[in-house]
Amino acid sequence: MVTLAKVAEAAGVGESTVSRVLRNHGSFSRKTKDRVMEAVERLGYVPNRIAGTLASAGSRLVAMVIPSLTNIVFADVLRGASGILEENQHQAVFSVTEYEPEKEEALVAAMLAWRPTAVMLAGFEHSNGTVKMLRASGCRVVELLDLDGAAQDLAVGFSNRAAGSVAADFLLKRGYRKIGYVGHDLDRDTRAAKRFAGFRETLGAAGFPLVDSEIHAGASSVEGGRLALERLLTRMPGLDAVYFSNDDMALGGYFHCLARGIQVPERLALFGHNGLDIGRVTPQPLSTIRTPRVATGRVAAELVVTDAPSQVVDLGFELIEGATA
Amino acid sequence: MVTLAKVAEAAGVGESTVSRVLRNHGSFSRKTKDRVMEAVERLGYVPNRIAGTLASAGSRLVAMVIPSLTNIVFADVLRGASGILEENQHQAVFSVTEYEPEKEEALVAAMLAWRPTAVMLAGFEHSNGTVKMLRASGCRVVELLDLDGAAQDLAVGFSNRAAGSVAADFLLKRGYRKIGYVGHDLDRDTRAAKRFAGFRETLGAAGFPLVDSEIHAGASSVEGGRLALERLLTRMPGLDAVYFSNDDMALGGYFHCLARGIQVPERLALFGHNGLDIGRVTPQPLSTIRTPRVATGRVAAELVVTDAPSQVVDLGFELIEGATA
DNA sequence: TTGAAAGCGCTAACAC
DNA sequence: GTGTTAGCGCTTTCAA
Repeated sequence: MVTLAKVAEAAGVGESTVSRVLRNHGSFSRKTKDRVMEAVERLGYVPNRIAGTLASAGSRLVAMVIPSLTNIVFADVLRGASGILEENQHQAVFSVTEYEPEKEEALVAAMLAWRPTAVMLAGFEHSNGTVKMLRASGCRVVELLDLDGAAQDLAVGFSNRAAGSVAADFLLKRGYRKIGYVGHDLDRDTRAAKRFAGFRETLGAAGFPLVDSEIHAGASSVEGGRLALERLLTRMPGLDAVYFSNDDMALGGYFHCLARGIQVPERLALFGHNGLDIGRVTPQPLSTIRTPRVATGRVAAELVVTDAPSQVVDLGFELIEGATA
Repeated sequence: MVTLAKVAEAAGVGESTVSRVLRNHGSFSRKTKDRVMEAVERLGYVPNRIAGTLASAGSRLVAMVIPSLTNIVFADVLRGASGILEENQHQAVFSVTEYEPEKEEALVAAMLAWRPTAVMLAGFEHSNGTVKMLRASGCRVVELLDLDGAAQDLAVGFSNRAAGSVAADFLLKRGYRKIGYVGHDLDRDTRAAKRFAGFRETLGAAGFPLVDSEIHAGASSVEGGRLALERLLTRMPGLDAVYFSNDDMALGGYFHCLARGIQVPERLALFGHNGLDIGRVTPQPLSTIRTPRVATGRVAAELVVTDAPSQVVDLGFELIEGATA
């Protein structure tokens, strides 16, 4: 294995000189630089960041602890973040919690062992152990995709409660009155639960309380949405609109309607959440709310690499009228 | 910052004893263990893996250099791999190449600086620089989702050429004769190019050469599939079947047919690739080939953690008849 | 502009 | 069963 010492020897200079040249920091002559770079090339030297990190300060590692990779939402956040991180010589390290707080705690502990510059997490709901460790570690903490709660340090996202409320307003304004909900495992996905709470509250306040709801046991999926809508309609055929916990679920509902010849939105209106691209090109574009997923990752990464002061960044969201409601 | 030395002092034992207890390696008395663990708890000590890695051998870091996160395929591979890696106390580190070989080379260099146990890459096509670095690094290399080419060390996946050929056979057996192709940027996605090659060859050999093809400029997407199929049909309205570069594209094509009232499969048959879940719950299930994405990640991770000898693992694929062809 | 040397926090021999 | 010590490969003073 080629080390910095070997490069120094090959170039006939001291180790610290090689280090300075490689990091382009401190002073060295043009001639020295050429000699060093030539040796680096010739030996195929790759700096060892493990050693570098230990010797200096920051690891330039950013830990991303996300609930799921199946859900495109988090893949989008990762994508946004990793782009910015790479541009700034940082490295993303990630792990997946499957929406389990205990697993999150274990994973945060494992990540902290790498002394990351920052840890990014989904939302504000974490175990006491997780919060304690994070605080003790002294590294930056970024909580993503939620604004309804108290941030530990940095937070980037939008209000899920508000999104649910806006969805309700929209359906009401369109004249729908007998409104149902199709969701997935809310104990785990607390952000979906917050949307549902905002939705329900707004409906109630308008005097048209939620008629019925059906929860798909397990993670959100297109199939889950299709099956759950079918069950809901069997029980409550008179509904005129359904709000889904997200676009995956809504798409499943839409497929169910297409398959059964249920006229959308005349017989039944459908409303999703997230504004996924696929919802733009279905025969009828999905009525939904576009969330700033990639931007959330990007902004979070920017805050981290610039070492910004603690703050909460509201990226908002955007109603997409679509044609299904 | 709490270090192992401080824990040792607090527990009134030597550093190596703490290290032994924490790694549960070597011998120590029950009493000592309790004293150490108590101190660890009390001080909230989190081991520093940076230092640990430098002092010992392996980093237990696995670098995953993937083309895209938008494409669910790679998210699935990541998911499969990260599960196994976590179970075995390894950490996944990833970066995204956007299908650009130069970017891949830069990212591999960056990853190598972390002295990973293994580097996982998509497919066999890499720049000379990438191959050279990888070879020089001495770490394990796993090439994923491709079998049509020469492996550097480990390879896990299936034959894309064979998948294309099987798709062609299926369409021919169903009696389709005027067959077209809708794909995306083939220069970059070499695996899609291999499928297309296998498809085309098999059609030609059967005496029914490909009638026409339409390439969507850019990455694969549902929208791309929809637009490209529209263009293809405008130019060549007599086609009776279309093979798509993957399910995303095929789904777009299916949506186009639904929107235009084109009878599927009577007027036009559609065939995809990947066997995504969403294709199982569309009004008509998509005819496609299911690929072992999660399994690919899982097997790759297992080979790495067990330090298996160089080998090529063919996980195969499975034809799904569906109802669109 | 450059080199020598002291760590960074841990692991692994080796001695006791 | 336990402590001492010499590194791992860098970065960073501090002199020269």
